[in-house]
Amino acid sequence: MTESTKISKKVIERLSEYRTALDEQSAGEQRNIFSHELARLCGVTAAQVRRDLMSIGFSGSSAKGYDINELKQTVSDFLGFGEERRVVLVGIGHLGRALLDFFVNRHPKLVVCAGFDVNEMRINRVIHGVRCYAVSEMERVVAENRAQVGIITVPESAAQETAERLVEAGVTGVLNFAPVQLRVPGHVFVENLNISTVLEKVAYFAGLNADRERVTK
Amino acid sequence: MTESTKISKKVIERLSEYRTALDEQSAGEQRNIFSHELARLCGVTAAQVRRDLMSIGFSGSSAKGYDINELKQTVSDFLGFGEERRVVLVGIGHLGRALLDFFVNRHPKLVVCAGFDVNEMRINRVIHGVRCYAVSEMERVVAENRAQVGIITVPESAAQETAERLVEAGVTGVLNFAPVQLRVPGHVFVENLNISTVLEKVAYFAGLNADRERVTK
DNA sequence: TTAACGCTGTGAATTTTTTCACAGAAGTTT
DNA sequence: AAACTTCTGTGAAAAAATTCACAGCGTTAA
Repeated sequence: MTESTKISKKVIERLSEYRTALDEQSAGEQRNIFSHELARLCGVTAAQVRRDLMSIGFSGSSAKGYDINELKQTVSDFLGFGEERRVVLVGIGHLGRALLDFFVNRHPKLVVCAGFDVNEMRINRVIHGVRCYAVSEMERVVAENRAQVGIITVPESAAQETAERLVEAGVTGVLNFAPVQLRVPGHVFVENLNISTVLEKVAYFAGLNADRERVTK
Repeated sequence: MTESTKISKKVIERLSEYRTALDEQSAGEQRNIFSHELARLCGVTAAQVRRDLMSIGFSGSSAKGYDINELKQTVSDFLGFGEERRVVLVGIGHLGRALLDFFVNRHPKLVVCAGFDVNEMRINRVIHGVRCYAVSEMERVVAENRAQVGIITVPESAAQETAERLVEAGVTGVLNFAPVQLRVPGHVFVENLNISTVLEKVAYFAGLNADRERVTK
């Protein structure tokens, strides 16, 4: 960590997508990939791929493009997959369970190590392979597991308190599905993912497109 | 639709968030809101709020700020909530069901009108209030409902075909949870929401923050 | 009536992100 | 071994997004 010109959220997102795309490709026989090929796989431009890889100091060859394995390794290392990251999930409703199902054994380096809920029915059980606890045990379990990341899928009214307790217990990154703006200390990264907002956006542009179709037809 | 200087995705997202925030507030007695108040609720700057509202031609008063009801109405209209939008969901696995649960009766103007799956166990049932069909009926049901929006929660391998069939049936906006880049005609809006990518991003910044903490301590 | 206040609306400046465009590298063909 | 081709890496340009900063307005206070 000698000198790291800060990398933006957008670049991190795309790096993650490059890695995913390569993983999916990797069954193939191809050993190298050109910027425009990777770009097409991820729906971005070739220049963007080159610039992103440049920003993490990865180089290819002008004749063969990028070495796929090397690239996957470099991106993985950059994203911090050298060591396992521990994630906890608070709120084991439908969405929470879907996320558990989604992540468990899907990602080698992001392991969901515990779930929490207030509902008696959900605690002291193993759901999709993840042990679930009462929220009252949050501080202890999070700290014991040294979890850095928390996923919040509790109702809106409980989100702020949940965030505070997670942070108190040592979490430095939160993925928040509740439609509230969490107030957290400056050293904590929060990403809000409001599914309603996303769907409203899609609906908006779907509407525009439908209108345009109707007009041009 | 006389002259609409195109509004960006980002602005649409924020407008949606403003509306959500106001809905949550609206139980309160407050009739007006200042840009800095709304900004704080949504985690953006006051100037940003003002600029966004300017871009849809909404005006407030310098002394009282924005009229909450008027603003909600204007944003809703702008986002196209004048009439109900119909949404279908393809892939009724854990995530699909969670989304059904999430949307049904939550959003007055975005109504999920049908679900589709290949699994016999899931078809011809009503799940979270939504009727589920075999994918073979997709074209018919989508067209009959005039659904404009499709949510794809099928496995990656089926995503492209699903998208094509949705588009064929008349969908002009797709929310895609599968980690593939869908190829669709230009008049179709696609939003990819790769939950792994989002979590990897959070983990990355959580890691940075944790490191920083460790250093400064 | 006048002064003072705190806000909006918005040009202009700034910052961030993306794209352009091309020199130079590495291979291939003739 | 020279001419071609097609790529990468990257300054520089362009475009997009955000923030600054302030004139001017409506309100309240004196």
